[in-house]
Amino acid sequence: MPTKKKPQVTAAPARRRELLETAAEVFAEQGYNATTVRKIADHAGMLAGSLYYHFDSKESMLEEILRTFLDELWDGYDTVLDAGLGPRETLEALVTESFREIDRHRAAVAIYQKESKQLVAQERFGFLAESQRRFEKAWLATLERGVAAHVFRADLDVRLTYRFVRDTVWVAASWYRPGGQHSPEEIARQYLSMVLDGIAVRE
Amino acid sequence: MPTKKKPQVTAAPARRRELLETAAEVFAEQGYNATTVRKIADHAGMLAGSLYYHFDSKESMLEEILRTFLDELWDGYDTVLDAGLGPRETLEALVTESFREIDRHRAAVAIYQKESKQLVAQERFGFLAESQRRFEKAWLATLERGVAAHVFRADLDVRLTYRFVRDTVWVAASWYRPGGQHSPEEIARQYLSMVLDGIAVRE
DNA sequence: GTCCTTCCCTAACAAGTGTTTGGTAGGTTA
DNA sequence: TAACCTACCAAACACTTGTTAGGGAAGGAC
Repeated sequence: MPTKKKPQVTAAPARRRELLETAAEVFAEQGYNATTVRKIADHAGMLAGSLYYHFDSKESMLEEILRTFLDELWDGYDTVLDAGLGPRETLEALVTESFREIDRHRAAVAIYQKESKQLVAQERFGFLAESQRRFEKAWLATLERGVAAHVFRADLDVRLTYRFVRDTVWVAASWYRPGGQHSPEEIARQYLSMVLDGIAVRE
Repeated sequence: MPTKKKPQVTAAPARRRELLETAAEVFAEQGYNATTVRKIADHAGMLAGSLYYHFDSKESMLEEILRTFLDELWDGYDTVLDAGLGPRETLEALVTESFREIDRHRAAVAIYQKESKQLVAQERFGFLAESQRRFEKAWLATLERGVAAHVFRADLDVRLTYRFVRDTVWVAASWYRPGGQHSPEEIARQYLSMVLDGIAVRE
């Protein structure tokens, strides 16, 4: 007889999703290391040991949360990147898409922001490093394309500009609350206005 | 006989500073919760228990690190704010000063960025909340002064602009490495150029 | 009815946590 | 020489941590 079939390997059932969502919420709020499995179980209305019927470790919960988020993120990004837009339109679309992802995966983004730096060292989370490389590549290519086409300034350090744009977008997850007065698209519009045209008055 | 005099209450001796610096380094790299006192002791070349000759808890190390950083930060900020500069010059000076602080207190800034959100809830770290209020007040006042003087755009949400400027500056601590190819002043110059004038080419 | 699966509980485990206590080598002071 | 202080070590403490093993209630399948 083969080893007992565990629910972990099957396609994610509904209960599993619920638990991952509450876990992501607690991870985002308290930090991964400060979050005990007992706290997660509390929020889910069950006991710590019961979580291990659905998942085989605390770390695997974290992995699945981040994997799910990154998969959906790249779905959106690839659609934009394959659309054949100009550099400026690509940048606008990427930023807007990013704010939509923050809206949809607020908790996962917050976790990613806080923990990814320490996680990439582990081979289990190697997919984070790969995602970061693709991310940087896509952004740098867009920026360089824009500089070549004379739509982005040529006097700026491209790598610095990349970090600037990347950070300004994603740190928004630390204060963004879904259902607030600004929609993701509205925030994206204002952010793009600042990034592209600056906050100073033109003469 | 009174209680035994402990070195914690006296003015900080040299050894104490060294230990706080290594502790800050480890906190910044691994995160506060993931950092054990044994790891700190390892980096300092001593045993875990020996740390308690200098400090009375792990938390008090964290508190002193953040207090020292914020004290020096506000020294610099107050100098700028009391100089009677115009809004644009004030913004430029604040940003430049911020990058200098990142250069000087890289570890403390990284810790602050990662942990402050969870720490402000504890009354022990109430000074963080007070600092944040002063920070927001100073920045909002500068921005509003600039809008009134027609040097900053009036069509932007001031609160959003504040978060934008604040975040873009401080997240730099996550990738900045002292002794790199860019000085703090050079980074500040390029950041200010992007924030004030945008990255798009003007027509 | 009986069997089986799903989902959770009870109770414990070993490892790691921050912290304390008592001791001690080496230098300084009297 | 004797007393004392500084800065550390050695060994343990109580507690929390992630995780596991066995059991059991509910409900559908046969």
